Amino acid sequence: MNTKKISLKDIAVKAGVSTALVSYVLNGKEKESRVGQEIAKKIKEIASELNYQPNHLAKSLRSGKTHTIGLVIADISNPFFANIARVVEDEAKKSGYTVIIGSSDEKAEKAWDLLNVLINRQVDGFIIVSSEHSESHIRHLKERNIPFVLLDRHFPDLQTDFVATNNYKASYDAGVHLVEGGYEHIGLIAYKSDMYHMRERIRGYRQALKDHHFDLNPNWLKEVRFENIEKEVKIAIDEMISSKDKVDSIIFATYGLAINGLKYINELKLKVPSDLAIVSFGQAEVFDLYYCPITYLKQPLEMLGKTSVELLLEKLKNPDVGMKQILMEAKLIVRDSSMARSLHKIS
Amino acid sequence: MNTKKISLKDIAVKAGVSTALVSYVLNGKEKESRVGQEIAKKIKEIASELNYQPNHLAKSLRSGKTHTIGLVIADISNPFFANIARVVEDEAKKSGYTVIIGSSDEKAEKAWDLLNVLINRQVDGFIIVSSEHSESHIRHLKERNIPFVLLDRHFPDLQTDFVATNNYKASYDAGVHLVEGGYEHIGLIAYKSDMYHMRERIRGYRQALKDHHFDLNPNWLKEVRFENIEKEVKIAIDEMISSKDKVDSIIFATYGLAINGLKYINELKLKVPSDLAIVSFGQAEVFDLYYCPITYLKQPLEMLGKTSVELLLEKLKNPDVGMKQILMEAKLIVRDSSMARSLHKIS
DNA sequence: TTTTTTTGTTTAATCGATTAAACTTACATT
DNA sequence: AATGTAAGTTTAATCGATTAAACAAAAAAA
Repeated sequence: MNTKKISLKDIAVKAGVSTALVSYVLNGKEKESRVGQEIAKKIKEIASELNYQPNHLAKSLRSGKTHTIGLVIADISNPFFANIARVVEDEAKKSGYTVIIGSSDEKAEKAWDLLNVLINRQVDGFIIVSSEHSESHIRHLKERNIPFVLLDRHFPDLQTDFVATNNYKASYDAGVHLVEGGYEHIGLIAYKSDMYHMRERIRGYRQALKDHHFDLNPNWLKEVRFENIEKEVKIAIDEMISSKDKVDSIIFATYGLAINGLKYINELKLKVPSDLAIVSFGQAEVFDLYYCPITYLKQPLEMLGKTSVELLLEKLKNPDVGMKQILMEAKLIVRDSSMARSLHKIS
Repeated sequence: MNTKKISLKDIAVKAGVSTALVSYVLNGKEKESRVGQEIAKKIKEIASELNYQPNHLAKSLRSGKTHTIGLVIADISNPFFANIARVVEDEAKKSGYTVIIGSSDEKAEKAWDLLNVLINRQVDGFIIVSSEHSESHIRHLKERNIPFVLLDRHFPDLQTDFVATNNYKASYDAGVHLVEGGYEHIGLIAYKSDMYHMRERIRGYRQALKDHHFDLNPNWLKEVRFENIEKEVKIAIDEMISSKDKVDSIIFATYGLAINGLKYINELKLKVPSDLAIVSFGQAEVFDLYYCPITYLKQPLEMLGKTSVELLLEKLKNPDVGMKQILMEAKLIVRDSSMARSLHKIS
């Protein structure tokens, strides 16, 4: 079983020339390097006959470019990130880039470890969905001149390239939508986090209520910890529906919060939307299949992924290109879960 | 901004020794190579002072090992594969391996391209969820002595390592469960495919009916094409419920089929389980959140992923280790969607 | 004192590909 | 005939790390 890989040298020997010629020919530099016609032809023939495949490691070591990009996300088993990852993979492949994906579990330390592993593997650049408390790490990348683009989340105090959703606007839209549907006690369940994207979602919600002259009942805004999501979502909902000013609708600030929330709402046998209207961030099959299809904010996943790759590749090609900061709009997909109150069936 | 990477040579120069010594010390070979005590200490200090990070490319080129494994799956945005990918990533990381994931979209040609890209990038081995018509490619890998483990799907005619679910048994269990629940017209919607795992799911279903002396009504077994899943699932369901021997229950052979099927069942306003009982392969949040929680076959994702990594790494360490073929059992998680007929509420 | 052994360190080849520079011929120009 | 130019090819350094082999100096054995 001939298992040895074919190298440039093997071809060179077989053709009776030096490896230099082979390299020139196989890289299409026959013209500039004035390689003889017949010899070029011969080399090509031998190469395809032996099914030569260049060794990327050697190429990369020499060139300093691996044509690999690192994608750091929170968790590949979360559909939001899985979808993004797929888009990034496809888009990168179009330009001959390979993607290495790593999950950080929203932990700054894990993310940092990941970045370092990937840096040692000489990835050319990063697309990063950053975690809380990782601002200093991002700053560090910047100082080291390692090319990266932040995706979905960014740090307002840090001048970096990024591609993200306009979370303020999205959340504002959700709030206004519920107000216009006649809901008056609108709650928001978000993560307890200093991350800008989360603060923006909260800010949008607040502004929507303010603009419609609603009081900001502090009991309607719940922030739960990622690490203890299951329990704390339950507590949040319990508190929201048990006070005298109980909510008639809830906005979930992420897909994960919605899943947990809906499970509990099912347990409580609350009916959507008559007992509780729902709007959620994220998109997923669950929202279609729920007995009462869920109104959600559809983020422009394809565009987010695609654009982040484009930005990064542009930066890799020309490191001095200006900084780009791109905000995209989410789209509110209205379904029955936030049906206008006037349309509720009287039970 | 000093952006240059630190190399062995930089340390050597600073310490006033050759690169060989530095290499020995930093690889813990000071003893075997009898490096002087003080010089060893000095080298270590300088290395950590300069925050030296070895260049993996160079290491790999020299050693012929990249500590990278390629994971070829159908689609990372499918939760089944996303979950597997996560397990594989974590398990590989424990042993210092990095995973490169690629999606084949169930297309043999895409999978083949992927394999070749990854081979050129010198991955040490593969974990592969193979596609239809890719048997020849797998055979080719085998002939080239490229280490791999098949995951979730395998080819009975091909002697290879694999880790998979006992699909026959899983499907059989699902069938028996419905029979015992008093269902008499049990349908199966599967993919039209020659893949062994799919044939096994069909065989299990058939055997379950046979063993309980049911006729195999050909109208109850539908095979739909992956490329046209949405339409053909609808047609399949239409046909199954419109004949005079209409089905009272359906087994979906994959998660994707179930999603499409349930959407249509909702459209038709059929009630689960009174109009139609449901059992599905796969696991996902949807099944919990559906108004009538769905009975499903829970595949041992963690074990599948973990074991496939273990097998592969074992093979990488010792290429002459014997072939391993591992079948794991799926577990039927019973929920309301397949409630015994005797318990249905009379409407 | 001479020889052998031990200890400590350097040299140089290697992995596979790239590429500037050097080197041969052959051909053209004066 | 002498010189210049173009065409075609090879040499050798390089990327960064590893490691067998060579080497030198000091210590031990004869």
